[in-house]
Amino acid sequence: MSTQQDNNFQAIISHAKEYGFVFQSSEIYDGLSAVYDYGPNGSELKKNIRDYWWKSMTQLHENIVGIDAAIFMHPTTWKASGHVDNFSDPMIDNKGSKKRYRVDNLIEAYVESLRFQEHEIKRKTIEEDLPKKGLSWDDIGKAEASKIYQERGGQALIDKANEIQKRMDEFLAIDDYAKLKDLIINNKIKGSPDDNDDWTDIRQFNLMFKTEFGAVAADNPDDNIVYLRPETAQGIFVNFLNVQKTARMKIPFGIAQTGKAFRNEIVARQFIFRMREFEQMEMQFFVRPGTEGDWYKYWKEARLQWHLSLGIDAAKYRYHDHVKLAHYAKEACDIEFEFPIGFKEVEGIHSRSDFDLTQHQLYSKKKMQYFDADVDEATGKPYGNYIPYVIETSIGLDRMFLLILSNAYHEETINKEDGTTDSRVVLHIPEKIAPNKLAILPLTKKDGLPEIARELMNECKPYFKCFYEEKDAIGKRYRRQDAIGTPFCVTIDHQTKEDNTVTIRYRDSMQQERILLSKVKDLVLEAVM
RNA sequence: GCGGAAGUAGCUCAUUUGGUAGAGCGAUAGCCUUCCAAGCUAUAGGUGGCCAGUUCGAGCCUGGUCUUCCGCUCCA
Repeated sequence: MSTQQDNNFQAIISHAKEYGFVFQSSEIYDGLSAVYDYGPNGSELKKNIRDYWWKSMTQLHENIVGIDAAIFMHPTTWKASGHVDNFSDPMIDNKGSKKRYRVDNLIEAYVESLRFQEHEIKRKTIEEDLPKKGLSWDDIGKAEASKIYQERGGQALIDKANEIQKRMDEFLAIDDYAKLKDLIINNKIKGSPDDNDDWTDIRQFNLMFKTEFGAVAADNPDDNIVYLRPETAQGIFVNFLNVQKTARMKIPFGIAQTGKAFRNEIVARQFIFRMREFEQMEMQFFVRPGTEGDWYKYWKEARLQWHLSLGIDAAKYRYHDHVKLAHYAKEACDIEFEFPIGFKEVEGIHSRSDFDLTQHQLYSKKKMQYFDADVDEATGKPYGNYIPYVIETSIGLDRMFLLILSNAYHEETINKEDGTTDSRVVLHIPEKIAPNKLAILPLTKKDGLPEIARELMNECKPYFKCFYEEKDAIGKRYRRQDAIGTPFCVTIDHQTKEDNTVTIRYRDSMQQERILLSKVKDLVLEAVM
């Protein structure tokens, strides 16, 4: 990353805070790491991005419907999806060597070493000590061997090994990390010669946040645990048949959803790019097996077109096809954008096969299949029952927000008429999603100008978000609107009273022209729809 | 998680070896009535990230802690 890019990213973060787009969560308490709040302008922009996506999915595609699933889901959901098993290993760090170990691996390695020592004693006793005394295993040597073995501590070693193994299994089963740590310290267990006796506490690096569900404690504490969903997709999969039946959907069809997801990242940085609480915009598209390749191509192209429909430079986008695929995926790619911190993933398109629905069928013991009445030309019969294949498009709303902000942010130098230069900071946010569409500015506070401005305000505000301001010099007000990305400013001046015209000033070009007061609403409406 | 750097008003920064914090911009109110920010007046805003320690006395020294940034690690 170059210094230039560094500075630019810093400038964007500062700008986002200064103009009420993004604040750090709980800032007055020193903040909460990798959690952010959206301010007045930020929440508008975020909502507009979400709406634009939602409309493109559920309004412009007749075969896509939306749902809004709960964040809490039955714990078995995450066993079926594989999220429980994959990321639940307790870890510990040695402060001396700076090495990190899985606790079970560390202790097991020690137990193994004890057993190896015991084995060596046994071997030496039989192969070396007995022959020295002229004895062999098959005669009276047995008793003598047993004696030597005991003296050398063989039995003690094997007892110790078994004891540690037993206690580790016991503590792991109940997640008693304090006792596991004691086990490591008391036995002076080391993973490498560089380790010392100074260990961190044991932590479970599970990406899922846990919480307790219900007021009554179950016999097994695990029964009360629920997770904050680490992805929204499973809410769609478990509702697959509900949606298909009630909305009478026929394959191919999609289910769209936006919502919060939570991941307890070990390291979460880079502003809102990687957060512990974030929002996804997802669509799962259900298709007949065998057609997934074509649909994957379709959505890969369609999703890039959505990005480009916002008028963002195509050169800043690229695909990144996955070479190493997840176990369930047939094909996968990312749509990457050139952020100030380099090309990064903003959206993923995955061909997920029937993995998820099959898993849920397995765990829930409920059929997850669809009856396809369309006739297969090859056989002359309906396709019949099958578990559909799934193409997923998944975009991070917060990343899209950052994308818009990074793409929009410009520090511009302006050549003034008198030959001097000036500068401005402007957000070239696409009109469709700008927080405010129109700023209405009476040139002065007097002479009846505010009254005319208020009338225009009342006319426009049912249709799109407007901003009204009469304080400060007009140039200063223009700059403030530039800084929050308002595409249009209208100024009411004394001439307005004479001929009902106003000055409209365009954010991107800084050009201004006079138009009829009565045309303002339609002009803005046309641009932002 | 590890290593490095940083944290003083909303923002950018001062306060030269320890002696109870200051400016510019911004904000608010008023004046001016102005078509591309930085005219005039006034006001508000800081237990110096937080907690301890050393000291007669700490923004400054020491330790811890929180947060941010950079590099690594981890994760997808």
